[in-house]
Amino acid sequence: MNIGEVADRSGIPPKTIRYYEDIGLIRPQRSDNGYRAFRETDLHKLAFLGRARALGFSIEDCRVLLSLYEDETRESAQVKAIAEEHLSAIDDKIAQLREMRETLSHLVDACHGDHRPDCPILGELAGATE
Amino acid sequence: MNIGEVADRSGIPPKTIRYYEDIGLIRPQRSDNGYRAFRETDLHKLAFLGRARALGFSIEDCRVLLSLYEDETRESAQVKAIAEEHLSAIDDKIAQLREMRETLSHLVDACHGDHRPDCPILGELAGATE
DNA sequence: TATAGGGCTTCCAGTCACTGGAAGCTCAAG
DNA sequence: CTTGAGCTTCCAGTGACTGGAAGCCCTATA
Repeated sequence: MNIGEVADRSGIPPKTIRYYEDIGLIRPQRSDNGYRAFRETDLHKLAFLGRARALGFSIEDCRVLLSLYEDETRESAQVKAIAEEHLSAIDDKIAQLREMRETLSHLVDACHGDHRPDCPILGELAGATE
Repeated sequence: MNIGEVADRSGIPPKTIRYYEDIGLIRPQRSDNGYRAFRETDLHKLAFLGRARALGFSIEDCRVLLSLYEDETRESAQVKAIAEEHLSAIDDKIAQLREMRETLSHLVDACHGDHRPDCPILGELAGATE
């Protein structure tokens, strides 16, 4: 398989696939003409990476997850630990975004949004609250 | 005021303040010795930037917000539009994170997390779902 | 057989918002 | 006069790609 077909079948753009090879996540073979020659296992790995990235795992997490996936002697506790850590990071991010959302939505509601210059959003940013 | 004092009083690190000058968000004067000489208005702007960034506004949003703040003829509708767009971007991000969270927490719950190798998290990443 | 096109290759640069570090100047205290 | 903190500039790195340029390869058609 050439990179185009793999990109279509995995949903990962060619640029990203080359990048993943650069950083050592996959190691496709090469044809005589210099083209990357992907096997089914490469495609499988890329799909794995796509799903892991879609769940928000970092590239470094993905690297470890892939190696665990290929390691017959892994312990599921190792996988779970990574996932739990990531889950708590997601929770932190959600909490932070919710706080922003809260403040911002109050300000947006308070702003009449017309042709006049006075604006509680700018007021808050300028430090009106204290 | 030198940069250290401004950093302390605004809560923004010196490196970041220099960066903000680099990209034209602030324009502190210079003393004869080459040190940046900050006035109260510079401090004020930096505090403004700090609050805007804490609400998640991008640097480019901040640039526009600052210019609106300094523009006596602004219309509050302009500010509100920026804030509303940002709010909806935050909502999108929250929704995306919640989806990740949902999937991931189910998987974490399903994983027994012991010494055995079989793991539904890896199973899902490998494409077991369909 | 020439050529046109699309796909493939590498390499460099840019994104966003900083952050770290090195080399060197300035200033106040002892 | 030295020490050390604080300031300066400049360069490089972060994460995870993404865009673009220059150039090779392959296939199909005229």
